[in-house]
Amino acid sequence: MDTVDTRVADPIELARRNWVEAGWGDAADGMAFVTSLVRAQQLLLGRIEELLRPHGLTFARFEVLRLLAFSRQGVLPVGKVGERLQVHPASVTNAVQRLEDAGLVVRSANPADGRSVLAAITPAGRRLVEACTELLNREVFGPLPIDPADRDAATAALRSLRRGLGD
Amino acid sequence: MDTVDTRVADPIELARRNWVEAGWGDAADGMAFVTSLVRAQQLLLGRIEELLRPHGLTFARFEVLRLLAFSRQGVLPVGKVGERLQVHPASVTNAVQRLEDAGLVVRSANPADGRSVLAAITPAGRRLVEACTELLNREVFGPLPIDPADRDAATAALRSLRRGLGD
DNA sequence: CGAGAATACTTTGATGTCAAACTAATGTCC
DNA sequence: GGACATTAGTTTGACATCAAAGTATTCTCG
Repeated sequence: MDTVDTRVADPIELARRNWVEAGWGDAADGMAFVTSLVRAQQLLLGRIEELLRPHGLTFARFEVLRLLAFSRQGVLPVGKVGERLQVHPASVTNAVQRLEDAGLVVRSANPADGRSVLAAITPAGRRLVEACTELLNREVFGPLPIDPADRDAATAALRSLRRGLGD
Repeated sequence: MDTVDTRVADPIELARRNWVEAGWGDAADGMAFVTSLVRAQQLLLGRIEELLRPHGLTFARFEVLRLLAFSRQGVLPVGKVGERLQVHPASVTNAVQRLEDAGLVVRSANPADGRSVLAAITPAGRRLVEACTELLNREVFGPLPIDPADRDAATAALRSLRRGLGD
């Protein structure tokens, strides 16, 4: 029997079918792609947050710490942080504030520009971010359940997509 | 000249280099992939929300309306909604509450199960979701700036990734 | 040099998400 | 049949994000 197996179960495939049946065939694959992206991101971020939570970090704060740890002096204007991580200034303020409360970062006025605020990672911040980076590498980034060739092809495709979206 | 062009500018490529230089080469491509995913999702969702905002919808609420409109009677238990959209029950409660406040949905007790709550799309809800779907198809899902073959390959890769992550 | 524009953040308010606790109704099992 | 587990939602609290408004500082020009 070559019947079409109807045990779809995948909500995204179901949605795609609905799109086609509604006469939106020309947008169905785009919708399926976007939905897949959203869902995969959700799963990965969920896993990451779950791993970081016991360490008192969120992914947003981890990224800030990670960026500071990579920077030459462990210090950056918070504006630069937002720029590099591509997040809203208000989000940076929020993250840095909480990191400072946790003693992982220290803020200070930028002597070179009175409008600017510098964020500096503390020794405790460095220790924590190193441990968390290794944790994420070991548990998430390294063993991603995807074929490496597919992964890299997707990364490339996403890069051009990002460009096309004005990134 | 076959010099390696250093005008990277892409924050993700910068991060990948940092990863490799730190000795995490085995996780660098996974990190780059995850980061690309997160960023692309962010850009797409941002564009979608921007388009829906004038209509008083968010993507979360749009998805609920869309699902109800596709359902046989335009009615579903809110639990089913969360299951199909794969969102937390609390998020469904929140979305349905706001949709109801906007007159796009009506809630009622499920006669078949006293614990369950039914959400039904209203005529106004149908009109709005049709208009918004066509808007998103025309502005986002249809003209996605990505090669169709790459897009579909990525969708397939993401699907297996989702499975591998327990979706 | 002084007014107005631009820049760098912070604050506030609205939204969304998830975890955990709580309520109510249904099921299961001696 | 009644105690206990399970299921369906809601509520509450902690966080994150973005838009918009507010504050302070620096830049630009006539």
